[in-house]
Amino acid sequence: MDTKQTYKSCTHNKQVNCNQCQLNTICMPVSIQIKDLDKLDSIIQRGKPLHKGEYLFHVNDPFTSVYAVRSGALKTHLLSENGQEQITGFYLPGEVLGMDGLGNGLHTNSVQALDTSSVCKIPFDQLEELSVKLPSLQRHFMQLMSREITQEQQMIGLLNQKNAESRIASLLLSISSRNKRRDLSANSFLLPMSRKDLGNFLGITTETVSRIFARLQSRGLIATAQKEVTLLDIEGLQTLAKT
Amino acid sequence: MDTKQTYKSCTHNKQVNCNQCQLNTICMPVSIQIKDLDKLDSIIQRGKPLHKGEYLFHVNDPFTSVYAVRSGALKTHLLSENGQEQITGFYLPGEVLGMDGLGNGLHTNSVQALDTSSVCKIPFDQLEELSVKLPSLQRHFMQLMSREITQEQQMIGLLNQKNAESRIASLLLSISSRNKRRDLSANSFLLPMSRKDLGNFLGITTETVSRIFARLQSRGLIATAQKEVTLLDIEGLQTLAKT
DNA sequence: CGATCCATTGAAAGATGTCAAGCGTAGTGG
DNA sequence: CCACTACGCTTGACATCTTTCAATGGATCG
Repeated sequence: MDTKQTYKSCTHNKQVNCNQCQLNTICMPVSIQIKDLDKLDSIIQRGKPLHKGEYLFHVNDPFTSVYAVRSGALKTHLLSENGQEQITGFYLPGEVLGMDGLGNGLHTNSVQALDTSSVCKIPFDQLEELSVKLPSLQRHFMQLMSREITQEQQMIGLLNQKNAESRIASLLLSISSRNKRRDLSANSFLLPMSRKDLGNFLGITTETVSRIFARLQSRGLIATAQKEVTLLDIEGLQTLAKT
Repeated sequence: MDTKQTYKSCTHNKQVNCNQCQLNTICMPVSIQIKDLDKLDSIIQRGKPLHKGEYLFHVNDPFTSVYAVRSGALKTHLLSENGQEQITGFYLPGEVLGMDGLGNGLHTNSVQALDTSSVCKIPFDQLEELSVKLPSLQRHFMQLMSREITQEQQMIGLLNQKNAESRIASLLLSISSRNKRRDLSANSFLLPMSRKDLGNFLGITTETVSRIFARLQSRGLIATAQKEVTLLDIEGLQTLAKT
């Protein structure tokens, strides 16, 4: 059984616990001992999967929990002042979201499934309690938040300094490396989001996204077939991404 | 003695502790009791002021502490992949920075004084220790990080959806409201950063910054004299900021 | 099978960037 | 104290990129 298979079976088994989950080295710290992982496991709630388009929570919902993505993909988005939707992130399996609500007790984002997705719900008050007993858990959780900050700062850099072409290249490489981390193919994958979402996130219009995809394809850097993308020249893309 | 004066005297007195600090309701939670504030105070280190251009820490420096700005102003910046400086934030008195290093133990930003500035250094290991005894402190610290995430998401929205004019308007209003929080004038203030830094942060060139300032001035929305900015029509600016 | 949404492509317009020159200000050293 | 220099800021003309508007084709889902 290859890792992909293992992962797939994990997807549909709601009962799998943290110890057995293929993703635990991503979403939870290596530093947590197995017996501690059991404790963590005991507070985690696993609900039924979200269907495409369904919401995990909405802006201004009271913050109660953080969530680890188990399968599928989700987008977080908020309404900016002018009433436009602004996508703030895409979340793939093993990644943790929901920390936005901790600031003032209300979520600042809405979270919507891009595809059928399942998540582990981790009630924050219990996590906090457990953190007192497990200092490494507290540290890990803060590290997750810190990395989120760093990621978003890099996003700001991307938006400020890169043209549309290198934004797309960067995003494709980001998805690629996140897939690799999960032992999936780094070269060929399904983009979970629409061109529109992609453009919204990267700050360019759908039309431009489309044109860039066509351009990259004509140059032999990628191949596309609807949602499927194959990276044909990763080095070339990396060069592009560095504008 | 007006608040501005009080604040100014605070600036030059290195000995002032958290209890006496005019900024403690900003950088520290209201929820911390006075006696607890004493404990926090005891771990805080106060160094000599940084001069303009000096660094508080550099990218890849080991993470040891977080810092509360006491006076002056600082910018955080990182080198993006293409080797360009990217400013990721401006920090004014009462604001806390340095959480970027928590993720993997190394700072992902450099921090540089925009003007003579003093900061309180809060060693993180001691803060963590203290957090175990003071759950409200731990919670507050996570809230600071969460708000940082939210702020940066809003920044992403700004960069994605707003033109140069409303970016500038948004930044001016942001500085204004942060001044107000410190009981300084919300209408008239000195911009601590250069046009170049401002443009770098907002993702526009110095020339465009200059042109927009001229345009806003000709429309009677602001008045400028070098670093000094007066907001003449805050409502007008707010309308602009909403694209 | 139709309806709807999503994606693609073209042509024109608009915004910002680039290049270049000139001006003001602040700081330096005589 | 003044003059000089360096740097930051401003302004103009032009180039470039992306958006906007519009039309068409294709996929998906009831």
